[in-house]
Amino acid sequence: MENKENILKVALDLFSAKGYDGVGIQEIVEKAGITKPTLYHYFGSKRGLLESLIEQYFSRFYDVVKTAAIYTGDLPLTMTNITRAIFVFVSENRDFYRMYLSMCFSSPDSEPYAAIHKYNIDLYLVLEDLFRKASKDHGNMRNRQKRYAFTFLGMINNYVTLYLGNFIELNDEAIFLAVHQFSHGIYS
Amino acid sequence: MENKENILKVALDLFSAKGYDGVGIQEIVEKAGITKPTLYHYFGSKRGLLESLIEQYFSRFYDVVKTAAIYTGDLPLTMTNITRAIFVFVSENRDFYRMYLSMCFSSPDSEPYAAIHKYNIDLYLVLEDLFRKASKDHGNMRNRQKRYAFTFLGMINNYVTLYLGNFIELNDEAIFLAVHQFSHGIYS
DNA sequence: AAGTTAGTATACCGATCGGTATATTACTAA
DNA sequence: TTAGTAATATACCGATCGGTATACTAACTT
Repeated sequence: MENKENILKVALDLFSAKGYDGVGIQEIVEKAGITKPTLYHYFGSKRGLLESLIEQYFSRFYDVVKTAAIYTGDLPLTMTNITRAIFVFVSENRDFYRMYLSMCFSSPDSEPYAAIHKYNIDLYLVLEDLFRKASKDHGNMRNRQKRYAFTFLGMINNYVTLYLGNFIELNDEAIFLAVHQFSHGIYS
Repeated sequence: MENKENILKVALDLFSAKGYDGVGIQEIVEKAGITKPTLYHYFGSKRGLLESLIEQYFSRFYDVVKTAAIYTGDLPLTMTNITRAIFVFVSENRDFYRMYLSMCFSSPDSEPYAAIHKYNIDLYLVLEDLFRKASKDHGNMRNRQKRYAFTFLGMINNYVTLYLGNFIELNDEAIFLAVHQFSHGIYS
């Protein structure tokens, strides 16, 4: 099983640096010190390798967000918790999150976009659900859950992108800014 | 010259839909109804074709932003003008902006990222310059021009992405939200 | 001990990749 | 009229693409 994990590690490395389409199977197996049939034994195809990568990391990311998104009646607090949880996850999984962001923004007919899309839907459902519940306490939010979920994550990803470019740190100030900027957009 | 423009049109179509790496030269020339040597006569290489595409559209985008970013002492007004100008440009160049966004978020060692990077630097300089000038009137903004330029454009692109997914329209409400959300992040 | 299975390598597949050598046509400049 | 140039096509290049047929080995199962 050591080979399998090594392939995943090398693939994440290369995909995040050069993009899915920019990396060949040959390059992956060479860097992993194995041969093609070994890779195909574990993952079946290049697409299968990508899906395994996503499954491995995104399931944890999803759990992290879902756990932080439990609504207890205090929406700003919940949003702060989500933002902090995502920032921690990003800090611990820089390469994956870089690849994830590039996949989210990749072309709609490309393999990477198709691979990440269904996972994203689940993620957005968690946030939409949060805003739906909160809308019972904030009447002016109704029927805007989808837009809120999207712009909230977008705000977070703005700061994450700055972090990935080494322009800022993901500290409490960044959490505060992301949450309050977004809040201003919903409450007014 | 009709062929050259047709190649650019077809290439933008395919690149924006399937990504630069996901489109072959053969596919472009077939869809354009020509052959390879014609394409290579005009653009020299696949990369050259991409650069021509960027040059053609980005120079107009840059002008649009630069014109709107002239600072007259009223920062909220200037930001509103920039946001409106970008929204208009996006409405008129959906495919290009889709491709542009995907290039901005593509992997750092990929060709698309390298191709768009130097243009982005110029664009950000325009915004940094605006915030630098405005900081004389708002003391607490000093030395944060880079972060402001980035998060301001990020905010705009959040709404643009919602628009490209047909979730919202780029109307005055969207302009108001983008500007005021961002302002709340700077002034507080 | 015999059969089965997982894991791995060598060597190969057809298809497609970006790119080009050569030739031809059509127009332009002298 | 002639020389040169821009624009195009046919046919091809070596390299790389994702993927596999075959065989071997080692371990586990019965």
